Amino acid sequence: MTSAPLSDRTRRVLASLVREYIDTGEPVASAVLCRKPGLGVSSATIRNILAQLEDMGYVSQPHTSAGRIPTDLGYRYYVDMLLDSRRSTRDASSVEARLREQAGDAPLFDHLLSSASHVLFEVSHHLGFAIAPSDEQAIFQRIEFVPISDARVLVVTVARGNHVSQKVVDIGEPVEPSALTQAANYLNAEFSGLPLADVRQLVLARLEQERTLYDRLRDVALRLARTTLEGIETATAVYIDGTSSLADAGDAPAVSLSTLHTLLRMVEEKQRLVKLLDAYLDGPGVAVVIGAEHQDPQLRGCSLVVASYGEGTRRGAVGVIGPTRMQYSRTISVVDGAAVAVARFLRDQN
Amino acid sequence: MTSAPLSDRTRRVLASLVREYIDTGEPVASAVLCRKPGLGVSSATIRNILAQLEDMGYVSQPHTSAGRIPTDLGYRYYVDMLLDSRRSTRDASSVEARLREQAGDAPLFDHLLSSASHVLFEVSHHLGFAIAPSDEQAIFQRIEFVPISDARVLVVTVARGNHVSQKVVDIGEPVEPSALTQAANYLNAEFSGLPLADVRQLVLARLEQERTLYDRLRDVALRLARTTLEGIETATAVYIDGTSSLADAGDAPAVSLSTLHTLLRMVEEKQRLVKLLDAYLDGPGVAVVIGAEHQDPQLRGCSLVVASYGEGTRRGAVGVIGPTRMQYSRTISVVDGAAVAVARFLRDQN
DNA sequence: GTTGGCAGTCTCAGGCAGCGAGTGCTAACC
DNA sequence: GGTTAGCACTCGCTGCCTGAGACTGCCAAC
Repeated sequence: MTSAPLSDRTRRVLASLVREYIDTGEPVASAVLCRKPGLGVSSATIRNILAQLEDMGYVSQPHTSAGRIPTDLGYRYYVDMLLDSRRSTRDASSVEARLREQAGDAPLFDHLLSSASHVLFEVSHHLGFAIAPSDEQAIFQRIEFVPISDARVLVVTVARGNHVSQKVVDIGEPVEPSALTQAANYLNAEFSGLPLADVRQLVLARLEQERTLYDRLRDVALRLARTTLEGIETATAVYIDGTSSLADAGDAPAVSLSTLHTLLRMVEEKQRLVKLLDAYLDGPGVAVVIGAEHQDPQLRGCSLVVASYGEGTRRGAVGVIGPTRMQYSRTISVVDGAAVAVARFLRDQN
Repeated sequence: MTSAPLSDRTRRVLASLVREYIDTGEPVASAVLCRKPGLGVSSATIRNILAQLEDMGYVSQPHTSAGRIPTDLGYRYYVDMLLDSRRSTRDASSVEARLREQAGDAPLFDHLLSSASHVLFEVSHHLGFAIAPSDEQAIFQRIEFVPISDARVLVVTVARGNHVSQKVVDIGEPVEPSALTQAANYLNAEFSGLPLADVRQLVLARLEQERTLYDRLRDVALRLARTTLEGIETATAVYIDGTSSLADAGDAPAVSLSTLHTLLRMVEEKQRLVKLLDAYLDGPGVAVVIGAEHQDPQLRGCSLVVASYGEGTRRGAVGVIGPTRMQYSRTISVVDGAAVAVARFLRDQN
C-alpha cells in the first residue's frame, strides 16, 4: 500500500484494466491486456506490473487463478486521471440540447430541474437527480393569496428565475378576499426585490412592531408571510428519475439488494439525499464518490457522480447514482454537461 | 383440473396450507398440516386430500419429495373464501384513525390521497397507492389567475372537496393583472357550481360565439379557461409510497428482479398504473388480482389488492401491490378500510 | 373412509477428480 | 536493468458419487 507515484506505463495499464472491466464485468487477465493497443509489452511484463498494482491496493484478485479487478482505490485513481485530463475539454452542448428539447425554452424552475433529472437518467441509464438551491437567497418578486375556503389560503410565491412555489396556509379566522388582495399588495410593495431570507427577517421585525399598532390588514399580511416563509429552509426540492434502472438486470443485477433497498428509501425520503450530498459538495466541478468512500456502509455498492451549479449561496446540484462499475468517463461528461446547462438556463432568465 | 365443488374439509385443508405457506414460505408437508388444530385427521388422509387438490390445480410440488405450495389458483380460491366470509365484518376504524393522524382533519385532496398511500404502505409493508377520480365530474368552485411573468399565468382551480389544482399557462401576449382579475371574476360568476366537464363545454361554446363579439376581456378569460381545462382528462393524479418495500430482503427477495423492474417503471410512469387498474376496477368492494391472472406477463410475480371509493362517475381507487405470497386477509382488511375512510373524508367535506 | 407402515423419490450437502484459466517464478535474452 | 518465454503451480468450476433427510404414494388392515 505504498503511495509512490505511478509510472506512466503503469498508469496506462491500470486505466486499460479498469476500462476493460467496466466493459465486460469479468476479471481481466494479463493476456487480455497485452492484446490491447497502446502498450506493446508481453503478458509477462503486464503480470509484473499487475503484481505491483496489487501491492499498492489498486487491483485485486477474486482468487489466485483469476484475472484482476479494480478495487475502489483503483477506480479512484482512474477517475482522478479522467478528471485531470478533461479539465479543458468540457462539452455541454449535447446534454443542453436534450434538456432544451425536454423542458422548452423558458421553463419554470421545477420543470427545468425535473427535466434535468430525466435527461440524466436517459443519457446515463442510471438514477438521475437534481436538487434545487436553498430558497434562502432567492430574490423575492411577488406574493399572491388565493382564498380556498373560509380560513384557508393558497399562497403563491414567485421568485426570480421562473421560480414559483405554492403553499396552503391555515389562518385561524375567515378573511375577506378583498383584504387578502390588499395584504398581497402591501407585501409586494414593501419587499419585492429582496432575498427571501431578508424578507423573513423584516417580516418578523415588523410583526414585533405591529403588536402595538393594531392595524388589522398589515397584521394578516405579515402573519401570512411569516407562515409561508417558515417552510423555506426545512425542505429542499429534490427531483429524481430512473429508479427502475437500479433493477435493470442486463447481465448482472447492477447493485446488491440491500443497496437497492437503501437507495429506494432515499428516493422516498428525498431529504436524505440532500444530507448525503451536503457532505461531498464543496468545490465547483464534478465530484465522484466511489463505493467504500461512502460514509453510509449501505451505499458501499454504488458510486455517485455529482456536480454543483449556480454561484455563491445559490448553489444546487445535479448528478447520477449507479453501480461502482459504471462508465465513469461518459457519466462525468454528462453530469458536468447537465450542471453547465442548468446554470446557463438560470443565467439566461435573470 | 376439474371444477367440482370442494368439500368443507378439503377447503379447510387448502386454507390451512395457504396460511402456513404465507407464514413460513416453505413447502408445507402433510405432517405439518395434521398437527394444526381444526381438522382431526392423520397425515395419510391429508396426503389423499392434497393429491386431489393437486389434481385440481390448487397446489403443486416443487419436487416429488417436497411439501405442497399453493398455485395462483389456490391463492384465488383462498382469497375468494376470505372475501365471502368478511362481507359483513368490515372495520375501517383503525385505518381511518391512522389516516386522520397523518392527514389532519380537513386535508386538501392531494394531501389526503398521498397520506392514504403512505398509511397503506405503513400498515401493509407493501407498495401502497392512491388514485384520484377523474376530474371530469368535480364541481367547479372558483378559478384564480396569478401572473408570473409577462405572458405566463398560474391558474389555480378550486373544486369541491378541498380539491386545489394548479397549472401554468402561457398566453401569447402580455396581459394586465387587473384584466386577469376581471377575467377570473367573470368565469367565477358564470360557471361556479357546475361540473368541470360542463364548464369546458360551455367555454368552448362561448368561444365560438365570441368570435363575432370582440370583447377582449371575455376572450382572454375563455381562452385561459380552455387551456386550463384541456389538461383535465389527460393525466390522473397518482400517489405512491413504499417502493422500498419491494426490495426489502427480510428472508427472500419478495419479488423477482424483473418484476421489480417492471413495478419501478410503473412508479415512474404512473399513468401505466392507472391503465392497469382500469381493467380490474368495475364493481364496488375489494378486488384481488393474483400472479398469473395479470395480463402483463411481467407482473406474474406479484399480487394487487385494490378497492374503489366514491360514487358514480367520481370514483377513485386505493390499493396495495406486493408479492403473491402476501397476507391477503390482513391486506384486504386494510385496503377496504382505507377506501371506506377516504370516502368518508370526502363525504364529510361536501 | 381412515390409518399405519413402508418403499420409493428427490433434494441437499459433502467429498473427490479432472479441467482450464491464469498467475508467479526462473532463467535466458537484449 | 528491464523484458520475455516457458513452465510449474494454484485454485475455482463442473460433474459425479454418496449418504442423509424429508415427504410422498401406495397398500393392506381397520
